[in-house]
Amino acid sequence: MKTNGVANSSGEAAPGLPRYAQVANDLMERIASGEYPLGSLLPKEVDLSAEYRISRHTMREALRRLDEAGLVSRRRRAGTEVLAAIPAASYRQPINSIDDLLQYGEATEVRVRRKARVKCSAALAKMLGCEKGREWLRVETIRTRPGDRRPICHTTMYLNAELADIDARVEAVTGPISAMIETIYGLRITEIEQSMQAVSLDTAGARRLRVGAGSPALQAVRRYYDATRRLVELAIAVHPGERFVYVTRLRRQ
Amino acid sequence: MKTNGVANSSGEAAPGLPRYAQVANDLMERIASGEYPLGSLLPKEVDLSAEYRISRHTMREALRRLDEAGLVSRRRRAGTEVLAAIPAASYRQPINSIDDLLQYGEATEVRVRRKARVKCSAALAKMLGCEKGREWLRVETIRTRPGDRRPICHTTMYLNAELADIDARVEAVTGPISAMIETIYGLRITEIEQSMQAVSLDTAGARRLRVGAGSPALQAVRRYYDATRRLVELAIAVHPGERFVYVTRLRRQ
DNA sequence: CAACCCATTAGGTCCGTACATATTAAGCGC
DNA sequence: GCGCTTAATATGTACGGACCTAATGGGTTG
Repeated sequence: MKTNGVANSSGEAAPGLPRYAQVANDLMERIASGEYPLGSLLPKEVDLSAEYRISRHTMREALRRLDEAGLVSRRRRAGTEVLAAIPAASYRQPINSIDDLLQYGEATEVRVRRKARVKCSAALAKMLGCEKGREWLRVETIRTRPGDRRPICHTTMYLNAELADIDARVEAVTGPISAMIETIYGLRITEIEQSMQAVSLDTAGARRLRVGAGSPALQAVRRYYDATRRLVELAIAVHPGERFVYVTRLRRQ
Repeated sequence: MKTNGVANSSGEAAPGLPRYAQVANDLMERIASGEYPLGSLLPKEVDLSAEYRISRHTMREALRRLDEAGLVSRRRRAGTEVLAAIPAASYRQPINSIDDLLQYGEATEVRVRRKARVKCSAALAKMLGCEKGREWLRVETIRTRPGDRRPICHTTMYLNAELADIDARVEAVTGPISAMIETIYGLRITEIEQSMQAVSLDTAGARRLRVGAGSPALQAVRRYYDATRRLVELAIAVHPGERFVYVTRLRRQ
């Protein structure tokens, strides 16, 4: 019950660590051990700080750690609830912008190749999750690296045709279309789903990317959703296998 | 210079917000406006808290917010450096385990196909980042879905041959090899780098995956590093294009 | 001029207190 | 018992002070 002088319950403390970190670690062990089961409430801050003989301030710093680790959730008056027993060894891929997702180095050039309003066929309607016959704006772009005429990407995008002036705006865009839509139309994209697959290029696709027919390509289908899970944009990007590598770097938290 | 009574520099404050949040927002605006350019240092905590007429404690809470938003970095004695001008609208892909990275549904079966100790050729040494002639354990596995004999993945792994008993252990493994290495040998993998590319299968590769020669495939090269950036494991996974889709789901934070 | 030492500095860690506020639980009238 | 009001309560916000420690930058020495 932690009535001993300065040391915490786990015998001797890690000497170098700050007090709040020691307490946080000790609490994590106690949670992992089952002393505070999932869904139960931790003692209140005042009691815990008394138990560990530290100020409430320091205890809050320790609890903040548990909170950040996702082990507990804290609500005013309600108390500190145990959410998980072990700090899920989670890796994290920091994606700070749409650019990190698309991964076209710094300087690439985009050119709009084709642009047309299309009415959904049955197949397209299924892909876009809308009813058949609904109108969308289809835009095709080619992306190249400066000084190299061979494209690194051919993208087919489907945009909501009801957005005012959208036809003209896509021409003027330099950065990602999704970012433009957010700022111009005041939408907020909250979720992106990307599925990647290796495909074999047909004759037309191969010619667009300037590679031999049947060449392997990386096809990325990206769906952009707003807060209400409405599809804002669909993009199908096709990258020649030999000129594009998709790199993910994960760091353990 | 913020000599006015209680309000902050942006005229009137957001009334409902706590003081530290108001100050954090104000600082964000000042950074965005260019008052504190990228790479410059913010005034020290004591000065800032005097400027805003708040305690250092409250100012630290505000600065903590900027830190969490990735706008500044704080180092002892060095000061608070401006890292970014705008709070990058960051998306996040929660990857909670190696399984999330590999993405083989729940139930897949692994079979070790070949296993051999190999000495690095020049090409392999470069790939593994070691000197030529160094010994590694090469393991090849085939992964299938139950009830379907056609493989969804062929993996070639290179493991440190000096790990005791490693040859026998890889046979017994059911889950990811990297997780086994962590628990058995007490290593801690802190970083994983994955690069994906579309390739065309050669005759041997096609036969292994039971598809036609020249078929497109998704090749994922994964490098597992420990805290000292030492390569622990290298895995080359090849997925048939038609039987494997790699899905990434990003949620705005 | 490099290597080393050392005082300074600015963030990091703690302490103690007080009041605010969201939420729950108790109390009350109908 | 139901709905409302009200009091109790645990976390949130904010103040103030004190000391610690890692970096830094400058000065000294070889």
